[in-house]
Amino acid sequence: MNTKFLTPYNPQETEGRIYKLWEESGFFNPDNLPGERSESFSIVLPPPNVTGVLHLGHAYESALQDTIIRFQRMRGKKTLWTPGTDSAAIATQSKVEKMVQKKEGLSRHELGREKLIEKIEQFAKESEDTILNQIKRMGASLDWSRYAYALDDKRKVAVETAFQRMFEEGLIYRGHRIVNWDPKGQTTISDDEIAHEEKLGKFYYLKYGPFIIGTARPETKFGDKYVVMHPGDKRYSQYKHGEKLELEWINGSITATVIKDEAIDMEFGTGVMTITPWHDRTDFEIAERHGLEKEQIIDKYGRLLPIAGEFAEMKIGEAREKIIEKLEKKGLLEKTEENYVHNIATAERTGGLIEPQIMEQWFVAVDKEFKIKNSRIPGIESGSLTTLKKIMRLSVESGAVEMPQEGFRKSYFNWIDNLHDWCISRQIWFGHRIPVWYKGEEVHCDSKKPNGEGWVEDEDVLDTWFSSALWTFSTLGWPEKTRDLESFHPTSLISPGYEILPLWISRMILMSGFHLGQVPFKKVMIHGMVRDKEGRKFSKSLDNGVDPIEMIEKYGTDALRLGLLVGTAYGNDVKFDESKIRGYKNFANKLWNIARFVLSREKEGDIKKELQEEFDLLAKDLTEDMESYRLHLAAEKIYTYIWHRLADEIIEESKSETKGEIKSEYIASLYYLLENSLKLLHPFMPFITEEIWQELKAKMRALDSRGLQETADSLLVIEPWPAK
RNA sequence: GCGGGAUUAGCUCAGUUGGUUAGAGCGCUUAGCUUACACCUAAGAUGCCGGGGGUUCGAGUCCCUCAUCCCGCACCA
Repeated sequence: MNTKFLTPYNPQETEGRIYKLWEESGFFNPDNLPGERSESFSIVLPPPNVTGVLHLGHAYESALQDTIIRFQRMRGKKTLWTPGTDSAAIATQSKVEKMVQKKEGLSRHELGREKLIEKIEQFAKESEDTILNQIKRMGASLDWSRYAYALDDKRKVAVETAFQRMFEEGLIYRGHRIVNWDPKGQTTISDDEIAHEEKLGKFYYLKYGPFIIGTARPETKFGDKYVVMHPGDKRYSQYKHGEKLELEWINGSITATVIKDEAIDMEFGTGVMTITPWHDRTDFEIAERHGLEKEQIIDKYGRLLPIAGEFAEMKIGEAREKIIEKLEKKGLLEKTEENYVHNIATAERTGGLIEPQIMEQWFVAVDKEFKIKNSRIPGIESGSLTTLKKIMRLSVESGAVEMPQEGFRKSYFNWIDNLHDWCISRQIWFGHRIPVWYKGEEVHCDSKKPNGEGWVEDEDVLDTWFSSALWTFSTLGWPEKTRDLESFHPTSLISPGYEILPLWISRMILMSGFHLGQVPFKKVMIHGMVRDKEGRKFSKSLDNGVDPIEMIEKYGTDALRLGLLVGTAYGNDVKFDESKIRGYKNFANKLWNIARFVLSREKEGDIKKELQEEFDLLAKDLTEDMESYRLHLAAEKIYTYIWHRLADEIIEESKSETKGEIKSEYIASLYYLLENSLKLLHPFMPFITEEIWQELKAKMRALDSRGLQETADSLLVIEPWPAK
């Protein structure tokens, strides 16, 4: 027996070597898998941000998916797990911009587009290596030969093709719409990139002619020449829609027009409001309904425009108090409510205060009808009229995309129903450039500059989720008709965290539905988030971060994986507990010692039937759990079996009265149970099981040379699963 | 406001379709270096399964209700 069994299991010595063995085998690539594999099973890894560092969330996610993919590989499926990274445009650019500002004291405009992009790419490249190596250390059996990066050449072709086809279909349009403008990042962001924070502020009641209006934002009120109330509000029935009133306002006398609209909540405040269509979505919609004028009050940097008169050029924060002072002097301030709780919208990435603005942007029309060419989505026939929203709804409703977690399915529909057109242009530089060219009034959509003089390229880049939405098929070679696409799309499973259900999952369904007439995945299994022991998110400000690599070095990858998986039902949050990881490290050592005990004897005799039957029952039960994604139960069952049945009972019974001997009738059984337990445990603890397996095989070979036992050397990775 | 989830042992959590004495890890108590393993072994303590009501032969599991907590989404001027 190998002398390494004389010391406790050493993951540090083992894991790198075993991972290399796997990589060299090529078995992570489905093309190299042995045997007849008619059925495919594929997953795409939710691509982590290139600039990120592995955190426990990634560790948990990769442990889950790796366990599933290893199980399916052993079950004889043609398994593909595709790795990739995302550029996360806004997050990455703002990070590098900060670094440049700090180091060189230059803003992005001073540095220039090309140089900034160069720096970002350099930075991205460096962090890419870090995160990929960290993912490998988790034991992830990803097919690295199919690695994709959101901004690489193949993905660029996919993005441009997708844009062009949707443009030609009229589903991508350019228009003036109210968008979420981030004055700090100098870009628009999507609704999903906004974080709402509760803040205490003041709420003012102002005299607006005969009315009292409430506002938390007096600085937007300069342009307010419409006063709106509910048509059914009896208090104001004397005022008619369209009626004009002369009244005194901030900078003198104005003419106000009465508008009646049902969007007004009669219960709120006085039931009367003035509107600022340029800087508020609800107001914008009211203005659109009645064909009202819209005026810009605040510029792109959060400063007041000349319309504000004496307040022009001021930042909104400082203007607010001054405007109130003036109103008070003029006797227009009715009262001030202190401690008013209002929700402030901030940009998740930059922390900037969102200022809605009307801007010309590119949008994906989600409610516009178009004729779908080929559809394999149940309920949508090829050649019929449909909308992107219908694709999103029917894909899930029909069960073509299974979302077995009831709660998440409901919130998916809830989200779809409230969906607006998706703004896809971003005023930053890092990302896929919008493939559109302008010449005067002419607009041309193509990746290449059109012939002729005077064409100017669109300055903006696409929302990072536009390229992410193509991920399931852009990683398989689309728009080319590849064999991969044929074999592995729709993918079998997607397993992201719940925070990107709307951002990513629904948009993949949209894109795949439009471009392929197909769903992007057959099943969605949302997993929970890893939190600290108190249930809080990991964050820099709380300084409660746990570095998975540190855990790996302390306890080994196998222990970390099991510690994250056991006791966590799919979809529930994981509260991270280091003592649990330590417990599974002890388990790894236990298994190590079982192997040591068994391997110290030569295999002989027959397998005990009742032990075999008992094990087969366990294997069957565990397989059902695996197939139903009850990984936490499967993991716990094999754990309990190995420790409390195999070690505590069967091995104890097998000990002979003679010191250091095993009853001969047990030996074959112990070999059988060890071998097959290793198989059942392998998806969860790949390293130690493979390591012991290799020893087992080496011993067999030794026997083989004496002509006593036939066997083949192989990797546990591709061993057949011990149950039907 | 709309929607989702949680409440089980001191702590962190399991408990799939309702079915015999409710489980795991860590922690705790006691005894043991027993020749695979002290990263261990053996024995043990600890639970009106949030409160109340209901369905059922039978409920931690299904229904209603109350309470507390958490999380999404939307938003009020």
